[in-house]
Amino acid sequence: MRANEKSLSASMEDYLETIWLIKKELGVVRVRDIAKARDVALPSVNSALKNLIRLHLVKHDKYEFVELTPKGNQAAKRIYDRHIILRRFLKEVLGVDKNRAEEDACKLEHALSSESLEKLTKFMDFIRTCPSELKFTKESKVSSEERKKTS
Amino acid sequence: MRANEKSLSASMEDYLETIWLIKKELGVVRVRDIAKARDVALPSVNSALKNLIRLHLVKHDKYEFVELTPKGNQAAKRIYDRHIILRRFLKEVLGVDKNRAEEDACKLEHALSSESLEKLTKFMDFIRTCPSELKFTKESKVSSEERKKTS
DNA sequence: TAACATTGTAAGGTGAGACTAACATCCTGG
DNA sequence: CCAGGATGTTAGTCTCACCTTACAATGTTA
Repeated sequence: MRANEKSLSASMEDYLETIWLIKKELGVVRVRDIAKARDVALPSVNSALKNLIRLHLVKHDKYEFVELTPKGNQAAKRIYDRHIILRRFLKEVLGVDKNRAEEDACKLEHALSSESLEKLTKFMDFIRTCPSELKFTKESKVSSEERKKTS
Repeated sequence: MRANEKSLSASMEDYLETIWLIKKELGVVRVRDIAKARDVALPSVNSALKNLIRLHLVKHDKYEFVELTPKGNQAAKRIYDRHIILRRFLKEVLGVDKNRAEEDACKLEHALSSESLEKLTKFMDFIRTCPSELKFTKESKVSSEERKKTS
């Protein structure tokens, strides 16, 4: 049952997540919005949708808005939560630059097992409850002074 | 110059890392060893090698041992170091199971920017210098009692 | 030294996920 | 209503990273 979700490729996970975000922000989801958000050509979205439809994760009638099924919605939300935790970890604990944290979270979110995610989530809760001892982020930010651009 | 390295696919990074490990463990590297280590067919290794040769990362004459070039050696080492840090983080900080940590590190190592890696490395040093406050790993292990299998 | 197993290579195919070019539909202004 | 731009779809191609099948080289041993 739950195996369906595990078999989602990184690309398909990204599409799901994107659709979820657009739905949240704009209320409706058009093919063009997905293409723009993911910076791919329109036909790429089309074939991705075929995939997701086959997996019963989205609904889409020709020339209509894209909709997430309840199952798709749940899967997308889970991926997004994962993204948020990772981004927070990178930013708040490691002190990684905002944009870089966003970028890395995008890639990492597909590579982390749910066990590790669970542990990371607990770790983030732990950090929140006793932040006083964690001066690390500050130290890290100091070190960023001597960072040089990768031209 | 440094762009070469960035453009390596996850797959090619894995091959490089594998070659490096075999070299370290066995002294010499045969096509068959690589195939076995990565659990792929022999011809897959062959075409991967063509790629890496084109990128001047390995040397390989027909029917001979595979060798890393200095550049390839450096790249491989860097990937492996990244692997080690991630595995340590997962195991020592998050308290993730040994095997799972190994598995996740394999995937994550391709997704982390060098900035984030650098920060993570510093974080791990930080942890090492003041481990007394970090009881998290223990707590996490306690919480694993109530973990349920995803059947 | 000839037969055989082991190891390596070549040729060609598959599926995912992207692309372009061309066509279809929708919508809005004149 | 119909012309044209915006949007969506189809068809076909490309690359990557894998595969299988078949062939080639190597090297041991009878």
